Amino acid sequence: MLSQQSKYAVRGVIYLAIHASVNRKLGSKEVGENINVPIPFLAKIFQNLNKEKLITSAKGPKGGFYLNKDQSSGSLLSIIKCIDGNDSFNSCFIGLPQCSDDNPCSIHHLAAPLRNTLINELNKRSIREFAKDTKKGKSHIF
Amino acid sequence: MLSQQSKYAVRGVIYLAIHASVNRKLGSKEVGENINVPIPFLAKIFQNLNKEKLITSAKGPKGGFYLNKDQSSGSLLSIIKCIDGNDSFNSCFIGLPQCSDDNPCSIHHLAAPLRNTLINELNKRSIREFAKDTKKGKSHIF
DNA sequence: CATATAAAGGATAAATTTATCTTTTACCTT
DNA sequence: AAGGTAAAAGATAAATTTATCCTTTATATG
Repeated sequence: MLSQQSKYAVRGVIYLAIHASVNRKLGSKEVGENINVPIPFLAKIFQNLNKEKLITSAKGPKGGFYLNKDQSSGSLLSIIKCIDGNDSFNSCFIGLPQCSDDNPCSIHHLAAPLRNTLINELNKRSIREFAKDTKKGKSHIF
Repeated sequence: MLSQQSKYAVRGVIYLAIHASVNRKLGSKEVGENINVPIPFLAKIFQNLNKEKLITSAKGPKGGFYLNKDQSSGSLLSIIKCIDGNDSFNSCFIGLPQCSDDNPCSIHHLAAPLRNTLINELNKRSIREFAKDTKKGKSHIF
């Protein structure tokens, strides 16, 4: 469903939401080590997320990555879409090029509603919300 | 979510359920051409499904593949599991090695129920049922 | 201003998945 | 039994995804 990259992205972003801020920017190294993600790979991912302004980066000493207020109000769906593309998530469960409510594949009516629920939830809940639960120890990202 | 292979497998098996029988075995060639799947790749997939007795094969003239009664009463989940492995479907949404109801990842409570619903449906409904809908023109596999 | 730090950018390598090809084996038909 | 048909098996190739490395650019700080 999600590529390895967007899995790493989701975890990395939640980590940033919890631990980073303007005054405490984090390097790919620190994040990667803490969530157990290959550091240069995570660096690339963060680079792409920054390009789309989904996270903030700063070069130089005391530089690193963090989420500003707007960004932590954003959705995990936008993170996933940024990495995997817009319709990776919408694409047919069994890979048909043409599959919709009107012209469904054999399992569309089964899979589509569930997928839509997931998309909606990942869209309407903020990164901050997910981070809060994780911070409270209700869930984890490593 | 599903690998390309199991997507092809699902479509191929439904095609067999609709069009093949003991008296009308179908070759990979005919199936592949009709559902638009690379023929030698589909042949490999069928070979594996046959090894696990999820479909039936016969060599020689008038040979080919089909589903016997038992097999068409089986589930799409067993097809998917045969190809992708047992827990490809159960694995954590964001790739954590340890993730369960007791020790959830940040989005487990969101994703797991939906995934479980899907698994249950793919498990309890027979291949024949899916095939029937497709045969009636209610859905398609190409 | 010099220096050290950390991200950006671009090239490359490794691993996995997808796809193909060739030879062997089985077996129906005549 | 001989010939042709179709799957099984195994090797190989192509494509994609995952991961790493090296050089350049920006910038805080002394």
